[in-house]
Amino acid sequence: MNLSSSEENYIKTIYHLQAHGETVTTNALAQQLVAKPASITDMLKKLKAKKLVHYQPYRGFRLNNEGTKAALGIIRRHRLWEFFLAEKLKFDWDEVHAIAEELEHVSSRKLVDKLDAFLGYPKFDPHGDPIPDINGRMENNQQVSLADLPLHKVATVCQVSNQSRGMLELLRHKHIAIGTKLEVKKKFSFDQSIDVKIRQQAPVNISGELAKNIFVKYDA
Amino acid sequence: MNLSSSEENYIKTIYHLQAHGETVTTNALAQQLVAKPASITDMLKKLKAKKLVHYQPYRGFRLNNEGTKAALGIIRRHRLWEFFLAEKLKFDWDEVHAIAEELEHVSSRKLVDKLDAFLGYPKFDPHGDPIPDINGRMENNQQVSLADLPLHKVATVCQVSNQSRGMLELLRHKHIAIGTKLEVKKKFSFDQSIDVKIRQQAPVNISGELAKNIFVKYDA
DNA sequence: AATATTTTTTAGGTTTGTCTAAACATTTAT
DNA sequence: ATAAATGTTTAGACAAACCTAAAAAATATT
Repeated sequence: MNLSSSEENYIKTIYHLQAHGETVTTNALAQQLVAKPASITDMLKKLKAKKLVHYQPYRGFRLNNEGTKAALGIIRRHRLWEFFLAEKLKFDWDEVHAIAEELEHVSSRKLVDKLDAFLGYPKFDPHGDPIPDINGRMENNQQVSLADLPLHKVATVCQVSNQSRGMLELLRHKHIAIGTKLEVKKKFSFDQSIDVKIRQQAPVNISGELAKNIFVKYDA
Repeated sequence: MNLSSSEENYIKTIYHLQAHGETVTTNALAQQLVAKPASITDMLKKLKAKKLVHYQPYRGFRLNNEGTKAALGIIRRHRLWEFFLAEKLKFDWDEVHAIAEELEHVSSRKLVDKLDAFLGYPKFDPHGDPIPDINGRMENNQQVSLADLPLHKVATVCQVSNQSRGMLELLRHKHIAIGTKLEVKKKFSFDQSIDVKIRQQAPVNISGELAKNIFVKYDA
């Protein structure tokens, strides 16, 4: 199936909007794509004709199997390029999204697969989102060291790799335990220490040494 | 100046067609772009309005300063991506062009410059064509070993790096001298030997050992 | 120089993806 | 249960980039 950039953007956006199971509405998609509802209706007719969405007028829509497969292909390209930009070209993690928006529409299958191999088959992009593999499969959440948790991603502590008295004491003192939800608010490159928000409290500073030994999972 | 992919293709193609100084004709451009002459006229009016070409109806056209600058930017992107595809992703040299045609239209200036740095500021693409630098400057031709001359590129012998009796005898026997124009017709990976066409004659086989010691310059 | 041929342009049409304004469905509130 | 509000679709228009067919200009031929 050969899709225009515009069609790809619709499909990708529908995929994200329906992530939690509901059907997507015309207005929601219009808002997300910064377009008028009338344009959404037009495009949905086209996508329905191409058998990529299930769509009943006035009743909302969702991707069918084909559509989901297409969406995963687009997301795969997007996230592989993001990884490339951050890892190889040294872009900051917050700059990669906009450029990947353009690169994702270059559709050579062979290009994407060779890029994947070149990058070493990464499983997660720089924002911590999972990268679909060649068959569209991806992990649903990742366990990373708190030191590698991107800014503003909510995650849950799931493991500590050092069980020394000192470490556990420190954790207790900072009110961190398995199951604690947290979010990195700031990273200080000078000493790798980070400011972490835990529940509603004011951010707590954690040394790089400690962060490396705390493992978290991204929230669903 | 923000250009559409289509406008970029026109500008790039005009640049190549006018490489030897003449003005370009509607028909020539139509043939090159596989489009109808009427479409060319339409687009040229747009490019004239954007002050990228000098164009008089019925009189042909050429890029002005602005247009040339734009063309060099596009060619820079194209050739850097070609280099990336061949060098990093291990594409064959004959596959890179088609994919670079798509990638070249991703226009982030920062992306191109970071890609350039990542690749080590290469001066020539896998076809031996020079890559414009960040200011649009490029070398005009490259001296390479005949062993590295891509297939079907016409080049002129400019140097031999080994002046032994045996080598010169061999060259004379094969009618090769400084200034001889030649073209590689076939490469045999088994022994690195190559078939070379010299003038109108049937191809001559040259050993890898000999080819390494013959240096050529791409023809303008 | 006049005519034939070729090249280029103009005029009007098509498709894709967008828009506005009006009509129609659905949901919410009285 | 009906009216008001909200959400969605239809109808018609527009710009970009192409097309075909016809007209106009330039070039070539006799």
